[in-house]
Order: sequence, then structure tokens, then C-alpha cells
Amino acid sequence: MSGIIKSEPFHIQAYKNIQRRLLEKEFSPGEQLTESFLAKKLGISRGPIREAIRMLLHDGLLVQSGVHVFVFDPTFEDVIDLYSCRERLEPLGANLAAQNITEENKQKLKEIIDNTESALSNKEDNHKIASLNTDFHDLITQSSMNRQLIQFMNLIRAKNIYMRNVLLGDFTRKEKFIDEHRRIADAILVGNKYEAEQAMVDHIQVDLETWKDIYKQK
Amino acid sequence: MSGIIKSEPFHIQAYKNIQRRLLEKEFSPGEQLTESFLAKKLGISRGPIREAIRMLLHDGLLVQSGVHVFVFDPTFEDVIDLYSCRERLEPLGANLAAQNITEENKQKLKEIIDNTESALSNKEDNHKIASLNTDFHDLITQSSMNRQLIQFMNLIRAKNIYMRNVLLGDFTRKEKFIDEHRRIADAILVGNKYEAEQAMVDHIQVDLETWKDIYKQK
DNA sequence: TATTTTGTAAATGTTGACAAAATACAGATA
DNA sequence: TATCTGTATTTTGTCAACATTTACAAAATA
Repeated sequence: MSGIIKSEPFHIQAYKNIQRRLLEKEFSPGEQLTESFLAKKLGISRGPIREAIRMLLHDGLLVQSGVHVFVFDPTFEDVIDLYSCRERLEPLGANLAAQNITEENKQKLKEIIDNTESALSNKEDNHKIASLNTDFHDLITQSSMNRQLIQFMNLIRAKNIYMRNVLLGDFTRKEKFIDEHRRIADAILVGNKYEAEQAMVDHIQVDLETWKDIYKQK
Repeated sequence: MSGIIKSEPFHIQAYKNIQRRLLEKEFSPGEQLTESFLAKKLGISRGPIREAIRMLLHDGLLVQSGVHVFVFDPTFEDVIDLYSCRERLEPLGANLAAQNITEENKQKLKEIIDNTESALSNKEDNHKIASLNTDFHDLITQSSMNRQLIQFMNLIRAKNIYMRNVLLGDFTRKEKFIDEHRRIADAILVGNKYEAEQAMVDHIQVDLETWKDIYKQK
């Protein structure tokens, strides 16, 4: 019959578990993480932990110095580096999405925009709004149908979320971005790749400016 | 004192070893690779092999289907996907290199151009010329001083070399590219970031056209 | 004959034990 | 005081044994 849920292997569980703890700042940036410490904390052996650590090193959420592994301690320069890449890649995603998006994803895109607007007007919590924001960007990347780009954007997104949590904390902007999102979505929905790309460039640049503003006043 | 060479851990050795065998097409695209097969072949246990496999999965040289791992079997669509990303990222590298390159790297850049010219006029072997080509692109990326970009370009380069070996074999172009390289280098050396970026865009587009030509006639 | 069950081989998943290496620290020496 | 050096401790590196999963073939059953 059905319904038999195959549990994930431990190294995948460990990867997600540690990633979540990192995003929730349960570990301090710069802190050393040892295999045995994590193994004991998650109640499994060091083998799967090693694999999870290797994955998080690849994601850039952990960094290696010699043989030891530490929690990534981002600087504002790291934000600039990441956004330089993001500013090139994500507009490519918007461009391709305008050409390749499926009808199903068009529907989803409209829903995300609508849900975001109502969440904003209902003043729902930051977590909900941040989640919708992520969904918006993720859907566009997925709609590009470029597997290489999707892989790169996954790396960028994880690191971006982490750096935002570490460097900005709960500070965030809530009002302006919906207009920018709608401009991007409209362009994609009518298949205007140039406008979609430019709208995404503008959106990312505004986002980085907001980073700078918040970072300055801290 | 000096000269004490610390041998690398097995999983790093295994990573490089398997990567080399993949680039040399010792394994066929689409072939399944098992941990025990590789462990026996390299004469080490499965543990380090597992880690090496995970790294090669991240590089995209191996792919996972269910629990099993196979040698990446690239299509021309994969080339397009990769070049779409490369066309955005590597020109960014040239742009940044024009602003941030050190005097030391300027010297190296000139040397690479000179060596390439003499290698071409002496009709040296393809391997030597391909190596100088890689050095040229790598040096520019390094000179961007953007660590995130360097990481992405490392992924792009490995996959690019692999796909070239698999899909094009020994076919390559030898004459034209030195002029394009010199145009890029000149712009970087005088700090003209716009010209450096555009020259790199043009270079990559010509490269992709060459791919298409060679691929068509096969 | 069709279907289900059982058996078997091959692959990955997981662990704990031990080896090797790096690190921290105390005490000796200049 | 500063530095060297040996030692204890911690951490990563490596392995081999065992467990689990999967796919497929063979056998039993309806």
C-alpha cells in the first residue's frame, strides 16, 4: 500500500538540523564546531556528521581553517561580494523565467504576490513575510529552467539568509519591496525578458542599499 | 627549516585522483561508480571515498540518482546552461580585476600572454596551450579579489573542462583566441573596467559559437 | 498463468575502535 | 622575559565490521 515514509539518511538529517541551528544563530559566528560535539548533540556517530559538515562548508555557512571548522563570521565585505554575484545571476534568472515559465508557475507567481499583499496589509509577522519573499525569488529561479543557475542561486540564497540573520538581525524593510516584486512579476508574466531582468537588477540594488542603511545605523 | 611535506588526507587525494580520471575520460559518462569499486581501485577504505564522491557531486562531475552515483553525462543543453552563467560571472571578474589587480598579478598576466604567443607560434602541443588558456582565465578571476566569485568560477571551470573533453574531445581552436585574450588583458592592465568586461563577454560568446560549430560537424 | 512471497546479492548507511595529527600547556633553559 | 621542548589532551583521519535498503530472481501459491 502507500504511506510508508522512508526516513532520510542521517547525514541529510544532520545537514538540515545543523543548517537550521546556524540560521537560528544557535551557534555563534566564529565558534569552533567539532565533530564529536555535534555528534553528541544530535545523538549520532561522527560519520554522518562529517558529511553534513562538508556540505555546510560547500554552502559557505561553515569555514575551514587548517583542519578545524568554524561557524562563518561574515563581514560586510562578504555581503558586497555575494551581492555582486547575485546582481549578475538573479537577473539572468528573471530573464530566462520570462521566456520559459510554465502556466502552473505563472499561477503560483500570482498567488505569491497576492498572499504577500494581504500579509503586509494584515501586518502579519516578519517570519511569514520573509518566507513569502523567499518563495518569490525561488519560484523565479526555478522557472528559469537553467539547472546550473538554480544550483548557484541555492548557494546564494542560503548564504544571504544567514548573513541577514547575523548582520541585520530582525531589522528588515516591509513596505517598498512589494511594488518592486510586482514590477518583476508583471514583466515575467507578459514575457518581457528585458524589463524582467532590469526590474530584478533594480530590486537587488535597492535591497543592497537597504543593507547599507541598516548596517550604518547599527 | 623547511621542506617537510605534509601528505594530504586520503579524501583530498581521492578527490583529486578521481577528478583527474574523470577529466581524462577514464570513466565513461553515465557509468555507475560504487564506493567499493573506487575504494579498491585507489587502495583505501570507503570512508574517504565517500567524502570525495560528495565533493565531486558538488562539482557536478558526478550526479546522484536515488542512492546511486553516476558519471556526469553532459548534453549540449548543459553547455548552454553553464555558458549562460559563465557569460554573467566571468565578465564581472574581468570588471573587478581591472579595478583590483595587484602589480604582481599584472606581471603574471603579461607573462601568460607572452608565453601563449610563443607557444602558438612554436606550434606546441594542445595540452600546453590549453593549460595557458586556463591560467589566463584563472588569474583574472583571482585578481577580482571577490571570494564568492572565485568559488563560483572554480565550479564553472571544472565543469567546463570536463564537458569540453567529453563533448568535443581534442577538437579545439588555436588561432583566434590570443587576440581576444590580449584585448581583455590590455583593458585590465590600464584599469578600464567597462572595456575589460565587454571584451570578456565577446570572448565567451565567440567561445560558445565555436562549441556550436564543432558540435554541429560531429 | 498470474500474483505474491521469499531469498539472495550488491549497494549504501552507520558505528565504534584505533591511529595520526594538531594543539595546549607546563616546566626547563637561555 | 622569552623561547624552546616534551607531554598530555583534544581533534581529525581511517578502517573494518555490521546494519539496512534495494533490486531482482526464484519459488510458492492462488
